[in-house]
Amino acid sequence: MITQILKNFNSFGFQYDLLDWYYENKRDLPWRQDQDPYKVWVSEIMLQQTKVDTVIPYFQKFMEKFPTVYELAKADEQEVLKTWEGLGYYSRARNLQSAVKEVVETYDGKVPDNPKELGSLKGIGPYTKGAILSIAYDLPEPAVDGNVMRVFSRVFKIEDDIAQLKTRKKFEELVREVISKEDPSSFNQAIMDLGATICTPKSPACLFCPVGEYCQAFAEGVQEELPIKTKAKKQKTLSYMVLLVKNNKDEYLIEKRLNEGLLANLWQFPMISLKEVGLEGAAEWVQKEYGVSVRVKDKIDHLTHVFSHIKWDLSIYEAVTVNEKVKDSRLKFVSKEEIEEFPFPVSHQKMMKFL
DNA sequence: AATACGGGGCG
DNA sequence: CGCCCAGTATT
Repeated sequence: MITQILKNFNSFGFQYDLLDWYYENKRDLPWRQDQDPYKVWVSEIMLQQTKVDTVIPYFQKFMEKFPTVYELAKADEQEVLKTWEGLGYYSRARNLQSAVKEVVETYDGKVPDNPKELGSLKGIGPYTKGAILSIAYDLPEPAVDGNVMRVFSRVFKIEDDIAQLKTRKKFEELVREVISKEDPSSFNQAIMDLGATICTPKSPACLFCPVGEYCQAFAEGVQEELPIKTKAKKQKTLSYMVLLVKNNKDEYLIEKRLNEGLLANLWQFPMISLKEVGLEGAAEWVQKEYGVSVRVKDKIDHLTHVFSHIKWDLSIYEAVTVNEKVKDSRLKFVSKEEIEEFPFPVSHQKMMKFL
């Protein structure tokens, strides 16, 4: 299988030309200042499904607030989420803190340098495990992400569907064979830089590619057709009414979301599912659900928000309290200024201009 | 093997 | 509007 793919492939030449290019052209990124395993770890978690440019300011702020595993381990989860606010995939933040606590308690604050212990930490999957072991600890471990699969699917003209789990394993096998044993850290990062700047999804710059001469797809002119990836199905739409409830002290009603599932433990303005309740029953439902009597006023705005798997259709309404006895501990009345302290999803940040 | 889980940028 | 991005956990 793998041996067939590697037949006639010049691994040493490939490594040499790739690394030679990388040493001259590597991007100057905040998490590349040193090999601190904690920094590598945080950056890798943030970079999951997220562009470098998006991550940079978050990484800076995160490191100022939580410079080592010890600060993060003892931090308040809400503060961690606040630092993560807007970055998305919030379970990454919660899992990271949970794992860091384990590192402090079980490994005396030292990030494990072996696959078994590292891979057992929450939020560290096959990719992140390999990334930390190679980048921070110079071990020749594969770190196969979207970039790596794109680059190598083109280099070896591999036509397997990269959306399949087993395809990633195939690429891991492949990388184990071709990775530089002298500088696996640079090798893995070089592939990622190559994928981000030259071997891009659309219109790859093959004429500038340092390893173009090794690329089978380029040789046959089919680089644009690879990698093969089955497309995701389209999102379902969920419609909600969102209430901006103000009391007579000019405070607004906010609610903490459940500790699991979508946007877990973030805060929001009360949302009412229009599928289950309907526009007319809203006030009654709020009374029953939250124990707060409200009078719904005018509709202010309408917006949609797209997630990876669903789409929210939100109708924003102004509302006032008639009787504000809050019995539910998930609920709070807070001033416009106090709202800043709570982590909110982007969809609800968009509504704050109406407060 | 399929699905849940964010948000932004680009053509 | 669909696609892509330094993926992981759960079912």
